[in-house]
Amino acid sequence: MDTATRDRFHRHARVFKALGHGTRLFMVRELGRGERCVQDLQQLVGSDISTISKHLSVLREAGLVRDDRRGNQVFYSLSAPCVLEFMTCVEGVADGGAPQALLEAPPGAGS
Amino acid sequence: MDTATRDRFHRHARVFKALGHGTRLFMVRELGRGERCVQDLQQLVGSDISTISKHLSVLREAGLVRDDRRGNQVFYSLSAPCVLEFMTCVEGVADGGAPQALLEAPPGAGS
DNA sequence: TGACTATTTGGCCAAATAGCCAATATTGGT
DNA sequence: ACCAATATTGGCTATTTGGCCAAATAGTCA
Repeated sequence: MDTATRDRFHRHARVFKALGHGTRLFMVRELGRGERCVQDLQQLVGSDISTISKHLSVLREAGLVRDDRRGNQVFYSLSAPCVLEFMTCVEGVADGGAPQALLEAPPGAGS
Repeated sequence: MDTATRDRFHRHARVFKALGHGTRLFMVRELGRGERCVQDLQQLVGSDISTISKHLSVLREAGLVRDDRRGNQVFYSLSAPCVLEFMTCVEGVADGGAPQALLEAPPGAGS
């Protein structure tokens, strides 16, 4: 694997890595319902607000969310709603066995 | 966030976490083209074969790949091809983060 | 059985991550 | 200017991760 390819995959992997934490995944889900400010998320999650802020910066640097300061609060929203679509797939994978529905079509089934 | 919810999100996050490494992402991509044995992947990636094996076990435990021993080699294949579908989305996020990137082909996004 | 190949596992260490508290912005109100 | 409210950053520690080497396991073939 050459350097350029490795860099490219590592760059793309950063997005998955950002989603690879329960709290961040929860926040992305929540942001999928609409924008939220930091303390909204803090109350929902329950961790220290600095922890929430750091998680949000991970998501922002991965390009998954955008921030918008209004007054003395910062509202976050999902910048790539497409991530919500594959949550379903991932939940199937995580909950075991379910992804069969997504495997190669069994004989006689449409694509 | 109650314990059950936290557990659920952390369980789902494990799948993303498994994809959150350049080498593993590369291997998933490669497995998307067909099954490969460990040494095939080792040659493609270039790391130590024990490192490859450990990456594969991460993917297997996440439910993303399955292994099939035939003779003295073990063939891995993608058990959830749906992950390939959102690679496009993620590449768009990583390469600019604009939602528009998902509607029109981003420049230089050859597969 | 033993030699050989393919893969996995354990040990070890460097680097990255997550979480909390404290300190520092940044904004709004008085 | 000062203070309160919101959010971010720095510092610190505990835990996890990634990679290599070496050792162990699984299977084939003679």
